[in-house]
Amino acid sequence: MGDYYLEYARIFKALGNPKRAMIVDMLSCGELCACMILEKFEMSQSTLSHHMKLLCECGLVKGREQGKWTYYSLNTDTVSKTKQFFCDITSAKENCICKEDADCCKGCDEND
Amino acid sequence: MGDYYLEYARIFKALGNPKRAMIVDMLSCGELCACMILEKFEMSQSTLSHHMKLLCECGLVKGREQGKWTYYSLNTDTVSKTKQFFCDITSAKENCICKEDADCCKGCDEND
DNA sequence: ACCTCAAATCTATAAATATCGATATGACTA
DNA sequence: TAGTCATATCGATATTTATAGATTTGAGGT
Repeated sequence: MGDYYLEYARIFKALGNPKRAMIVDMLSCGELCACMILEKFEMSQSTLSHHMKLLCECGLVKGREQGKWTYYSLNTDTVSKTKQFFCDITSAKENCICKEDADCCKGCDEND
Repeated sequence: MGDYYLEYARIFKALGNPKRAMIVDMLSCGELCACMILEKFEMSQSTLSHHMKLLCECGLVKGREQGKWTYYSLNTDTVSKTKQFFCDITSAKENCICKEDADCCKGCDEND
């Protein structure tokens, strides 16, 4: 399958938790201190740290350490790339698998 | 937290598996019979059925039954809506949480 | 009616994930 | 340098997910 889908899947998996999706949305207009994010959730500090780690590992979020605090912000390159996934799946492709014939049900298309 | 992020998270969770992300991509230029999809993966029929159920339940994919076969296709409304999530997080918002002050680290911003 | 076959559902299990308390790390501060 | 505080990591546990084999369902064909 290659790494192509794995890379996207990692990003989507990170967004596949409502709290993490909300965190990403919170970061949409600028960077935030971890403590600011923590204030908005009923969540332990260690749990937040775990979520932020996942968001950073998939490339969606960047962490910037400054003294005692860590500031998080979106990685706009990754956001753009991920948005592109949805553009790609709404446009027809060359060599698409849908143009092949399945062995299992030859003539499926003619049944309509 | 409301259902807003939960709804998106369900979609992202569905895409958060490389095989499901690939299936969605396969459906990008038209509908496919389940057997056609199955041919492309090393996966049991029951596992594929499980994946398709998740993709349908979150609204990304529609199933159309015709005789013995089931044809799957993308739900373009959901795809568009999800793409919008990425547009939203790349534009500043009114009343954004980033404009509030955190109690925990007053004066964070002035440290730069 | 019976058989065949595609797909869904059921059951079980191994792997992954979410969560938290406790502890460690590392930066500032008195 | 001892203490405080923000964050990360560790260890444990409950929940969720991926997967496959077995069974069921339902539509066509003979």
